[in-house]
Formats: sequence, structure tokens, C-alpha cells
Amino acid sequence: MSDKGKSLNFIEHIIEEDLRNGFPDHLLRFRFPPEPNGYLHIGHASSICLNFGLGLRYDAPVNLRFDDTNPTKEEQEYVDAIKKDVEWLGFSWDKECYASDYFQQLYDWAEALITDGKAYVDSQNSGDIAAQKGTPTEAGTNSPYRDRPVEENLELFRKMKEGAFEEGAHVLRAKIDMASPNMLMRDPVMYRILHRAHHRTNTDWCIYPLYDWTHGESDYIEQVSHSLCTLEFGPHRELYDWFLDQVTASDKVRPKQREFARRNLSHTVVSKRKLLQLVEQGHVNGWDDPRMPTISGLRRRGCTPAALRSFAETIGIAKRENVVDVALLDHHMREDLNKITPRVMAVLDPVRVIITNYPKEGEEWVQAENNPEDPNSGHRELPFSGELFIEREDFREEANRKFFRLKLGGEVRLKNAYIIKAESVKKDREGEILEIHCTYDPKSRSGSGTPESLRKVKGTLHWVSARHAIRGEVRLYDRLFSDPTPDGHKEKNFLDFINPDSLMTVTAIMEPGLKDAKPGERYQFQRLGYFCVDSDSTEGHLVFNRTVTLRDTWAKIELKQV
RNA sequence: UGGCCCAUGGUGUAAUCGGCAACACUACUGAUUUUGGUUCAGUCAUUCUAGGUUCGAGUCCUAGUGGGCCAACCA
Repeated sequence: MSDKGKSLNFIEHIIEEDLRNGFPDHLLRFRFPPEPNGYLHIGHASSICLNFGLGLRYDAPVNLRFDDTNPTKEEQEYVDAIKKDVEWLGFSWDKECYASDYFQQLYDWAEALITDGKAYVDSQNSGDIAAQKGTPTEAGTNSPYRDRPVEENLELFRKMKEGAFEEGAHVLRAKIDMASPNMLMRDPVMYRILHRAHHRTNTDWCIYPLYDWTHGESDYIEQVSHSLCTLEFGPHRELYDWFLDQVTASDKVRPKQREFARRNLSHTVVSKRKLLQLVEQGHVNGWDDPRMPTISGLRRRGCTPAALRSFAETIGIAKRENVVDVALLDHHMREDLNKITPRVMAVLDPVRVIITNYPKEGEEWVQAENNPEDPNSGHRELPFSGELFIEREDFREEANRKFFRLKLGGEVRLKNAYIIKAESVKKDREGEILEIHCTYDPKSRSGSGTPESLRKVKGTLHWVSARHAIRGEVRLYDRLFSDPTPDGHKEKNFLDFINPDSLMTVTAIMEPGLKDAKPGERYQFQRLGYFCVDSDSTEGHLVFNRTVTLRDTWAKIELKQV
């Protein structure tokens, strides 16, 4: 990484300390361990950048490990989507791993634990087991099966594995301490019976290990040195260490679990359950709807991997509760998009301009910079004529001097073309403006070098020649929720805060060169924002998604005037 | 009637051994600009509270306050 001079986050401090204490840097190894039961979201992006970022910083391998121990929820579809997202973010994993690859090893270790008297088969139902757990303030009570003889445990466990029992008939539990102040240490369940096909092991197994028994041992098998997870796993650390104690050899790396606070983004939710609800109840059009905070949604909206990475870098990592302002994400998207996107002109809410002193059927071509931020981006030719479209909100019959745009009797520069002056308007019976009649200064053409062309006029507008224009669908997205913390209200459901105007679709007028735009391509529509060609586009029907607007100082001025 | 974690501007994150509270975003000023974009300059903090240790505390100690997590055969 290029951040050697940067201050360290608390995880890096821990690693630096381990290194100082003699941990060999070539044994550093990390992992990103998603469960393939849903799509990755921006919170995962942060975790991906953390783990893979550490890999880059310390030149250490990072595994992509699927935590696939629950066949009732997990599917291959999610595995594929997750791999695509991680790759798209720009990271390469060392090994592609699956917890399910370790089922046999885990099983063998479980038998050893039983033999050691450290695990037993409990034949109660889940309700009874839960009842015996006690509460955070009261000790639990021992299961009547807790002192089952080793031989009987072994026999039952083997039969569980062979499929001799119904789901729920028995579980394997670690024998730890039913009075522990940490509820996770009260004889946690290690295996349950599930007669379900697994997306990788199919029907090979009918007992499946639970998270706590699986995760640390998987880290150990892969020789992960630092296993990073979110804060809610803090209490699990004691159990993680206990399970590791049962198997760790002295000459192997003993993985270290550390916890960080998940990143929350304002004006959205990042919980798989809630995202699923948005999809299933049709509040959005799927997991990759551009309003979704999923990586696939952000990608479809036009966000770049670089923007997501620099965003993750900026928000950092710590242990306190947080809500990151979505405006910061917007900033990082604009920062990257400003550098890389070609500028084009498109009018979202058109009104017709007639230049009365322009030759009737005349037309000419003007030159436009493709990207002022990129000197190598070159220029393109744009058709100009006496009949144009401009943005309806760029004209007012009357306005004060703060309004830099077109008004009756006022002048304005048409970007890359001429200075025009509004003379009169034509309206329909309802008073809606149909045409703005203007005159132009023929000597004011951009780049011509004439004194007239060098005149300073306050406003510059984007425009499209009516005769040459093409049309396209533009989807204007806004934040999905109107409240900064939609799921932070005890009394109200997060769905109550859904922004009814999160999607507005318009037909826009666009410069003709856009007709060959391909899905995934990003543009800046000048003075409007950044837009990305959507995958819904078909031959002859272009669809653009608005990624993010440009910063809009005028909108703020206007707001204050009201 | 318990255990664990956390507390620094509006937001997020820094601050070496205890030594001038820093960076980014937002907001607001101003300059530049043929995008009201970009760029540039500037403004915005009693480090949760109260004690204590110290020449010196965001940092260490004690107590309090506030917040989060823990009783899935989920991860």
C-alpha cells in the first residue's frame, strides 16, 4: 500500500505489536469469511478492504473463505455473486476456501473431544436446552445427559452422522461450564442434525457444525494469523480460544480473533434481513437495484471500485458505534468520476429554444472538450442549429441578479457555442412555456478568438440541438430512506422512512454521439451529475442511471431564498 | 441482578513513551472558472462528568454517567 506514512488503525497496532514480539511477518495471513446466504453490501466492502488492505500492506496472503455450515440458507448463487463482487473491488485472494472442505477434519476433532470427555451428545429438544441455559444474570443447569459415558456418546454421535436420527433428536455439545458468566461457554452446541443437501457436499453429511466450532478451527487449518470480525462476536472470543486450545499444536500459528465495529451508513440499512425484506416486498427491484447499498447495487448505479476503496480507507476502522454520513460516499464517487468520465450534454427536462436570427435550415459543428480534467481525453464535434433544447429550470422570465441563467432580456453562454439573449416566450393556454425565442451573437462562437467570443457572461448552459438529438431513458435515483438512521427508531419500523421519490424516470434529450453508449459506461452529464449506462439498455433504447449529482451550490442558494 | 466492549467538532477517523488536539467529509466565507462542477484560501472542539497521580493527562488511576453486545440446533 502507499500509506506507509499514515497513522495506523487499532488492528494494525495489534499486528505491529505482534511483529515486535517476534511473530514472523512471513506467517501473517488474513481471510475474508462471508456466509453465502445473501449479497454483499457496503459494510462488507469495508471489511473486504480491511482484510485485503492488510494483505497488501504486509505482503501477506488473504483467503476468501465461505462460511457454509448452514445448508438451509446457503446457495451457490451467492457464492458466485460474492466472488464477482470481491474481484470487482479489485482484490485477489490467495486460496478460495470453504468451511465445508473441513467437515471431515472437524468431525474427527469432535470425536477426539468426545473421547477426551470434553463433548457429549444431548438428547433434549432445543426448548429444554434453552431453558437450562439460564440468563445473563443466572447460572444455567446441567443437562441430564451431561455425564453420558464416552462410549455411548461416541456411538450416538456416529449414528447421528450416519443419519439414524431425525432432525432435532440429538446434538453434540461441548462440555465447558453451565455457570460461566459468558453464556456462550454454557455447553455450546457443536453439531446439529440436518437432513438437507448442501450446495457443495450434497447429501454426504446430515450433521452440520455450528459457527463457533467451525470458524476458529477453519482459521487454524488455513493458518490465518489474524481473524477479524465484527463487535458482536466479542463474547465469542473466549469460546474461539477454548476450541483452539483443544487442537492447536505448538509449532503452528494460533489464530487471533479481534473485533471491530461494523460500519453503518446514513440513510440506508445494512442488515441482510432488512435488505432481503426490501427486495421481497418490492420496495426495490432486486438485490442490484441502484438504490440498494449492496456492492452489486452500487456497481449498477455506476459507483467505481476506486471510489469504494478510498471511501473505506477514509472511514477507517475502530470499535465504537458509528453512522457514516452517506455524503462522504457521494464525495468519493464524485472525486473518482470527476477524473475519469467523459463530459457530454443531456437535457433532462427540456424546453425549446428558437434562435430567430440563425439561418433557417442552418447547422454547424462546434468543438467540445471531452474532459477538462484529463488533457489526453481529446475533443469531439457537436452539432449546433437554430433550434435547441435547454433545461427548463435554466430559464426564468424574471429573476434577480443571483440567477446566472437565462432570463428575458438577459444573456447567457451556450457551452462550447454562442452567447444568446432571450427576447420573448411563447406559451400554451395554461401558461406553460413552449418556446423561448432568442437571438445569438454570430461573432461570439467559443474558441473563435474574437473579442465577442471573449466576452464574460455570467452563466453557461448545456444544450442539445433539437434536430440532431437522440432520446433516452434516465433513472434519477435519490436516497432510499429520508431518515439518517431508518432502523434506529424503537417505535417505528424502518420501512416507514422509505423515500417515496427515491426513483424518478424521465426521457432525456441527449447529444447524438451517445447513441453508441454501452452498458457500464460512465459519463458526466454536464452541470447535472454522473450517469452510467444500465444493463436494461437495448438496441435503440438507452437507459442511464444517475450515480450521483454534481455538487449544487445554486440549489443551496435557492433554498435559502425561500 | 452477572459478564464483555465503547465514549475526541455536525459526521468518520488520528494523536509515538504522558508533551502545541490532526486529517477527511459536511456547513459557512472568499478567490478562480465557458460546468453555480473542478481547483485554491479561510472559519467551526471546554477530548462524557467528578475526583486523583504528574512540571504536564485525550492518553494513567478511582468513581459515576451514557451507549452497545450476550439467554439461535443462525453467522
